Amino acid sequence: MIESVAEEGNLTKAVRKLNVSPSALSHQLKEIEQELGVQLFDRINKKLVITDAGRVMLKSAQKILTELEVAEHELTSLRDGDIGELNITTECYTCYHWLPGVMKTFSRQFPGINVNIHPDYTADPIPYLLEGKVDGVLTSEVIKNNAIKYREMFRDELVAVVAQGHPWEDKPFVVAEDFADQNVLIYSRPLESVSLFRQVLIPANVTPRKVTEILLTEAQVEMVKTGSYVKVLAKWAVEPYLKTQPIVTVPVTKNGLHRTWYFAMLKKDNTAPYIDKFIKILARQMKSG
Amino acid sequence: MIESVAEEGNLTKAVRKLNVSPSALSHQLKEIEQELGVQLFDRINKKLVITDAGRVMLKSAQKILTELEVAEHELTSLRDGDIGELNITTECYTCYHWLPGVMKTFSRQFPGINVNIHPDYTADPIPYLLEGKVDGVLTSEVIKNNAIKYREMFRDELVAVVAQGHPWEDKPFVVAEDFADQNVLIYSRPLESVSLFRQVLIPANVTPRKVTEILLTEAQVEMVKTGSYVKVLAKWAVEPYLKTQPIVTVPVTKNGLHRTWYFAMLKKDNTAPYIDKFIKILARQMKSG
DNA sequence: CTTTAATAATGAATTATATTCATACATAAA
DNA sequence: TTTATGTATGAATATAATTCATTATTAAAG
Repeated sequence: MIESVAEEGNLTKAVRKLNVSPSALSHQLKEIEQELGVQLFDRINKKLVITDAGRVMLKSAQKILTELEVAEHELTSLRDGDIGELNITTECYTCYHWLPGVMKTFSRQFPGINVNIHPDYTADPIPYLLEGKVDGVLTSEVIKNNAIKYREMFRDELVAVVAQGHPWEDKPFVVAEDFADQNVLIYSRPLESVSLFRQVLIPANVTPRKVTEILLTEAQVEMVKTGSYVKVLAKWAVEPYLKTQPIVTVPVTKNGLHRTWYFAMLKKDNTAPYIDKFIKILARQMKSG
Repeated sequence: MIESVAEEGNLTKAVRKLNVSPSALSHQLKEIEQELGVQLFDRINKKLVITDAGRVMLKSAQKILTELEVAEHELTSLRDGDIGELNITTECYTCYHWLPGVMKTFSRQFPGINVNIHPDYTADPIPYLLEGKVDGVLTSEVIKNNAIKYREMFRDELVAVVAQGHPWEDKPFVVAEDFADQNVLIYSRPLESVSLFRQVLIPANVTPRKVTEILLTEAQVEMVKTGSYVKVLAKWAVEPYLKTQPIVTVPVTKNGLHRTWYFAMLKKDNTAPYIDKFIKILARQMKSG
């Protein structure tokens, strides 16, 4: 209203843009002037001439009006999926495997959506989901929570990696008890988050001689090559090293140690459509690769 | 409301700051979400978790809220006279005379008030007053308008300036008819705005041989010195030249040509108090100097 | 100088909007 | 399973905004 009156210098003209009666405008103006304790317009004969105070409010009003327009536009883009954020968390060692391919396909379809991977939330992702800090978690561990739904994505096999000449080399498979006298490498604690422990060693009540945390796969391979360490790793993660390094793989347990990956997200009905698309691309990629 | 809910993540807590019932907040939230067509908060169990859309609105809301606080503060300062603008218009040849002294006194009392002199509006100052572009006009011409009041400030005398040896040199005074065969210098047209013409020549229906516009007093003095031009000037404006230049002054008409200066401003009751102070300082300065 | 037309201001009536109240519903905690 | 706490909802109420009808003011027209 202030903007219109300032522009037109005149109540009756200002009214045309605003679709209200001159009376409404007059009342409003009077009220805001009383509330602020200053006159926004001087009444010079039949004209409304803006005062210094009026200019302050006008400048402010214009800023606010444009800010609202900008926000509204941003909101529309967001709603229509033209722009957006997709925040995912997963173990970073796995995501390097699939991320580039998925990103390529995804960003071609949703160029305005910004995908962020948060590798550090994996240990206990549920709070992050509940606080809205991530939209999804790619995890192999299912923790019950009635606000979260899990969607099965794909399965992979974990195999033991040992140096050539290691006692395990010619075994058809190893069992929990075989780990009792070994130095075992893992990415990080807690042990419950490591599939080998959760699915094999803890149920069998076996504790390895030593457990060492090493974050980099390359470094783990180097330590395995010394013959003093063993590592249980996803099959696809060892593959690149098998041809060039003196290491071999041995299945874990008779039927192999398999791991199922899930995509966890909030049970809500307003999830962005592109999240679903992202999941589909990811699932397809994992099955084909 | 959005800000409070986002901060607290919780309706019932947000309510405390806002002094409304949870119900009111819930209704408002629902309404704005319907209006915008997006959810601003996800309802995760008993928590309200902000969405991307919510974050857009929140950012916008925060900008607007701080903008309003800034504007309100500025307005208060303006109302209390801590800051402000004072826009004056007058003939620039006169203002150099009094402006420095008045400014010194004034700005000591009102350090936050910014004084602006607009020399170019003098010719027809009334529209500028009516449009609020200036707060006051220092003028010697009174133009009737029922929205404007004039306040008498001071009087000065205009004298004719001629070269030593000019035919007028020994006259006790000159009259309108004496100008008929002279080249007269003025600052600028229209002639009606020149006191000599308005008060003497036009009433007597006398037209000088030639009228020449020269904006600088120094240049006018140089031309007067040639003996071929006469100039009618405020006594105080010639004074600095009298001792060093071969020129003399002659009164105009038997009783002298006197000019009254007025300070014109809008008839309104919310004029800033410092304007009154400015006028008083100016009036005192002119009487004493 | 008077009349007319246009504009703003005002109070009461009306309409629209916001809030509360009384509940219902959902869920985490006990 | 019960209880406590938080959100949602519809109806009732309270508040705020707008219009309507009228008055006052003044520039423009006669």
